[in-house]
Amino acid sequence: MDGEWSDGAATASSSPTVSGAGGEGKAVGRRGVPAAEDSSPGSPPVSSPAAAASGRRRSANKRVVTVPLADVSGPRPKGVGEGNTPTDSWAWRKYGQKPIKGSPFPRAYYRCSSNKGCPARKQVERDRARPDMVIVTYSFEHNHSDAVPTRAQQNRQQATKPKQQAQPAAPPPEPAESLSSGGSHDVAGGELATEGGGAAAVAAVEVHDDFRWLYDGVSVTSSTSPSDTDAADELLYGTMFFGAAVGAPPAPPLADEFGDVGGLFFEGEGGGGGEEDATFAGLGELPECAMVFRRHAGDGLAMAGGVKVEQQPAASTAMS
DNA sequence: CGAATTTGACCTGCGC
DNA sequence: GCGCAGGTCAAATTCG
Repeated sequence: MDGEWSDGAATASSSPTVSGAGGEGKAVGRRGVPAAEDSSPGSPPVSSPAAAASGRRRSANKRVVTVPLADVSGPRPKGVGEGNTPTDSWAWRKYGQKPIKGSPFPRAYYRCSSNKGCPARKQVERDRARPDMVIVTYSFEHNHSDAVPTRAQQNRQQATKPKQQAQPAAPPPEPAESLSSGGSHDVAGGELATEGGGAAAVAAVEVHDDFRWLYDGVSVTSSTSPSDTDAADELLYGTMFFGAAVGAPPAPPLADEFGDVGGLFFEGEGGGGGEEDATFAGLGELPECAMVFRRHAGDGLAMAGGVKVEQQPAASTAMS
């Protein structure tokens, strides 16, 4: 499966790309029913390897999101959600990591831990072509409408990024609540507007952790000082708002806004602080946007925040 | 104490 | 039919 990623990567080079389904070169196996497949992450049954195996393999609905990782870099305190990769408001639990052929970077597999039985899965891989880009593949949708971070998660997040919360610009200390109250993001509800600046911000911040392993794989320049992270956070928040504020402000065409920003970012990828903003925005938003778009657009193609959302009719059709 | 993360092994699926 | 690669599960360990 080099081609598939390559393809995505190539596209991503210029801008974050979100492709729906089709991420896998091999393609969808027989499994098209996520719900059934997942015997639920937390569920006990399914112990038999065979059974489990029978249920695994490529999923039908896949959304590939390519985001710049450049800004994500930063000092990550130990214990931080190394595996926790909630690029979105959901809680993700890492259940595996594997080296990919042809790619110097490993791929991490995450499952939604916000809700037991949630089939939502996510794969995070660093773009071999562009180390500064991260490819996030989302599979299946969440069963729950809202993100329900576990206590541990909240704790982790707080502990991990205490500064971010302390930041004046930092948004709400309680992302989860914000989400709920804002009702924003509820991708499941179909309203993703993402308003939740807080949620978005959180997501962005989390992204850092998420990519921690990615950085690790490569020689990460942990030279980034804490302050850097803070700055990044601020940027993130700003961007997040900007991108996520779809419902709050005048709400301009999301695509437009993002497109503009995205272009800036990517164009100035080697530049200075500006790019950071963009990058962060993309990181935090992409994933969510992808999901949202997918829902909103249904099966069409959408572009958000400089992120291209490409949906391939593949799986859904095939499976049925 | 509980939850999450990490690593290894196994199985399935696809391609040749 | 065989081999390769990817994907998932399970157990152990560590951190909050």
